[in-house]
Amino acid sequence: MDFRKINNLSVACVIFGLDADNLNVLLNKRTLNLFDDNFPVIDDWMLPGQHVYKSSNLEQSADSILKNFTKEPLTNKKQFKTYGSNRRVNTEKDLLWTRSKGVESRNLTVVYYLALPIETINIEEKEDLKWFPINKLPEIGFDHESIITDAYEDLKSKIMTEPIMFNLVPMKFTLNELQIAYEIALNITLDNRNFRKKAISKPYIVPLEDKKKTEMSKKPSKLYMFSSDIFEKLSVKDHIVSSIL
Amino acid sequence: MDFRKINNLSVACVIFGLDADNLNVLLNKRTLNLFDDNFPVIDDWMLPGQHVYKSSNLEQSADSILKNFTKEPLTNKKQFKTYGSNRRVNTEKDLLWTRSKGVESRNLTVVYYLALPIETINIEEKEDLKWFPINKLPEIGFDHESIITDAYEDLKSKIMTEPIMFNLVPMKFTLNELQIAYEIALNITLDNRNFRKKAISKPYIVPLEDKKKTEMSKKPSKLYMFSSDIFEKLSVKDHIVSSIL
DNA sequence: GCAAAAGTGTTACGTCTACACCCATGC
DNA sequence: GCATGGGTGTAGACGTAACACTTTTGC
Repeated sequence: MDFRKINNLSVACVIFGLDADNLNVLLNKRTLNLFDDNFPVIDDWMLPGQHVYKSSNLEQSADSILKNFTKEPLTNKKQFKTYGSNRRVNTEKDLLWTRSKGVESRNLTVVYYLALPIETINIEEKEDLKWFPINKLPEIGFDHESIITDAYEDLKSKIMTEPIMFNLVPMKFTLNELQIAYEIALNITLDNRNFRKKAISKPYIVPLEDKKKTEMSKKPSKLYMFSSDIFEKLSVKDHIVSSIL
Repeated sequence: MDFRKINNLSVACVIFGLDADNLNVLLNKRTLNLFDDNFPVIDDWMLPGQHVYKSSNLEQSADSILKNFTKEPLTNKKQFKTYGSNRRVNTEKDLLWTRSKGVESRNLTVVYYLALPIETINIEEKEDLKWFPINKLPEIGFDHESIITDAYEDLKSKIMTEPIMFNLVPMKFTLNELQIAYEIALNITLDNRNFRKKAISKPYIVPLEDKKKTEMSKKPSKLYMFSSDIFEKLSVKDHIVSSIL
């Protein structure tokens, strides 16, 4: 293995995490102390990312970012865009940072994103690693805020055409959990009865045998899971229901 | 301007051109003569592309590829994926070629694609620059054949959710031309009456005043154009008619 | 007047929307 | 027995699919 970095090439991940109220993004703290440890020159947030090693490819780099946070196997990451403007790094802070890290300021970033339910994935928040609701982001360095915006738009449009909602929900889910996931992720409201009818009619949303999930003081609800096998077997016609024309 | 190349970074374009019978891809010849000019060691095809200059960004590089072929302003190119596996260049031919060009074999290629009607765009075919029907591709070097396949899949799925069909058709088009464009690009057949009804019902497909297009010995047909202004003003709900759920 | 492509309507069927109440459970 | 969230059906509007003949033109 050749662990020298390719100096002008990095990979970053937009990690979307759904909780009961919000769609969140996982961010790393970016701090730089120059003169006084109590007054950092830079103190904001950025996407988790790293430079690519000479002997690894893009997917491997993205995977290793994710492995820093959790031991769970994280899957279904999507490469969505590469940022390579020659003006990407242009604020004083950004230039300071790249100089202090010894990387080139003309830097290509290949961005992946990933969507998952916060509750089932074990990511430990720390001082320098936190979830932020997508509509309450903190101050963010580089062009990462617009990357997040782009990725969110892409996520929303993929939700309409690909079965990625099932990544945002635990493997076994109730129909109401699925509905709420749609509502939060797309920022819409849905009619419960119509939603259930539509979901139940999909062959790839399979009811689980007599298993129910009990909480306190209410009717236990039926669990379902998504079958990608069944989904894949359907024709394209069943997937894409209507075209833009 | 700094015209030194970034040695590990290239941009390539999949240029889709629609004619009366086929969806085509524009390819460049790849030849290398080592011993005998009449028997090239490499003699196959590749995507038009080039390395990125230190002072230009990705979009500019993609534009300059296109400017090699035509003076028409080409628009609506989309960045769709970046290829950066460390095993991308691994056949003997590919290694020969990169060595002969003095570029690194660990190379990142940012791929754009573009869809346009062949008839209205002025690209002159030469010995080393030709259109090939997407289902009759010649021998292709590097991983460019799978790039073309990926791009075509992406194009087809975007046709369902974005108004890019209107790029594949002249600015003023008849409904039958539009229908045939859909049929060729998606490799489907459509019912003419239903297609017309649906198209006419879209506010962004606007009939042009009394203008008709005459050819020989047949009824002249009405022309339409696509209004992106009207399209943009519609709500997202009008665009995406149905979700995967 | 004929060849060639443009253009047009109706019916049956399925899907989507809107909407309000009963059910099962744990305390 | 009550609070909490789970679960259900129907009617009208809308969109889609299937299908064959008439119109306009240039020669």
